[in-house]
Amino acid sequence: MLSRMESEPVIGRRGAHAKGVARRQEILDRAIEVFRERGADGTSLRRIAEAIGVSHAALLHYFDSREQLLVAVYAHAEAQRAAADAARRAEGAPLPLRGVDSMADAAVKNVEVPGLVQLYSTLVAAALESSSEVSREFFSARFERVRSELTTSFRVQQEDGSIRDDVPAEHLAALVVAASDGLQIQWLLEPSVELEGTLRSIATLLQPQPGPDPRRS
Amino acid sequence: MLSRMESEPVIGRRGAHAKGVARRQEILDRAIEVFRERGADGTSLRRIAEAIGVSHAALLHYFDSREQLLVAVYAHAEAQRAAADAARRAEGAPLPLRGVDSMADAAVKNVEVPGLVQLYSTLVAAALESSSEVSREFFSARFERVRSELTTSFRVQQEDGSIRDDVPAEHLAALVVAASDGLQIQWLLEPSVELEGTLRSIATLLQPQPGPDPRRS
DNA sequence: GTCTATACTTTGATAGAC
DNA sequence: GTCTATCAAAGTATAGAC
Repeated sequence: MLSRMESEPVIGRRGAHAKGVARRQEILDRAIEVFRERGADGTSLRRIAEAIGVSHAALLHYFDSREQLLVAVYAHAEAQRAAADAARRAEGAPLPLRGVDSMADAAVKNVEVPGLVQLYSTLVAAALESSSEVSREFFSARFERVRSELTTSFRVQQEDGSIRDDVPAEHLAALVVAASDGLQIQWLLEPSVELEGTLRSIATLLQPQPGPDPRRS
Repeated sequence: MLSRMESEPVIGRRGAHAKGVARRQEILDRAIEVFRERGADGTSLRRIAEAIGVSHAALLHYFDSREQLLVAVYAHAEAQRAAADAARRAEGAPLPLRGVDSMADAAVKNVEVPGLVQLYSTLVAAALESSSEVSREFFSARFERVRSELTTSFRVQQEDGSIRDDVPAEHLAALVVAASDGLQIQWLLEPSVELEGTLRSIATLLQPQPGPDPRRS
């Protein structure tokens, strides 16, 4: 029941032998930098290995496949962000945002690092192919977790009357996740779309509604 | 100003020489079937060529690259759907849907052919990479066109009072596109999310609002 | 356990024959 | 216009050095 990150689930296989795990994390840290800088562009196993300073076979010693490495990189980047957020809050920073605002904030931060959004899109697309189990399992679980957290948050807000309750919380959760993902892509392709403004407009759409108008026929 | 499809823009290079164009369309028709059946799974140039009955080099005679072929396939599939819709309407079928309903309808039809959604996701992800100009140009233009059409539709509806007008039509358009794209992916990964119901919930969110409540403090 | 060297296979792409 | 041959790059797998 610790509020602390419960030691970030290891995506790869071997390890659990302290030393190996440490080296693994080191590789992930460096790989993340590669993606941050160059995006998912020329990120073959050999290029990543070269940037890290090892042979490509060495990477496969820690990860079963290129796909598994990529998923691990994304998961690691996400965990880093979560840890940073937690640390910031621990220092007395603003309270955890709820519902829509948390997504809007995360989205804005995401597009500052296009390489990671690129990686995310690539892996989600891969998850739809029957060949890539690793991606599918990771993103199925991730979507379910995020939707579930948002649903809970929305349900609470519906009960205390801070948002409308004439639309199921589950629908709102799925919609907000979809909108956030989709808008980040649209923004990367055409920065004239107002990412933050559009996401904040969702808050307006969610404002509490008056009961059904009795004057209506 | 014809309402008819203006001869579907040719994505490839050569052609314009009648004969070549015909063969081209033939290849695209067959390639679409491959994607409909097997999705974007094992769709290397050689596999597609094999399914069609030619060598992979033959495909590259009509398309500069694999990416260009894939974009052409997607564009062709979309044009086919648009043509079918137009034909259906010409037979006195229901009038063109507006705004949200048109997107919801399209989304539901899309997920019936997972292979095409897969192809779409793959190409959108590719469009984010600086290496693939073809995808980026196609999808940048596509997003802009769809957003623009939706914006116009929403603006009209705002003026005649059928939807709320306290959120910019541009925001609504971008949101609906994003929600539709994102939900299709979520549904493919977890069919328990209610694709159609969730998309229709957007209509509820867009219902006209009463003016600001004067009783409020 | 960690890593290099190396080889195998598939793939996108090009060149040249017919 | 289409095929065969060929290439370079990439993912993957294995053997063996340390």
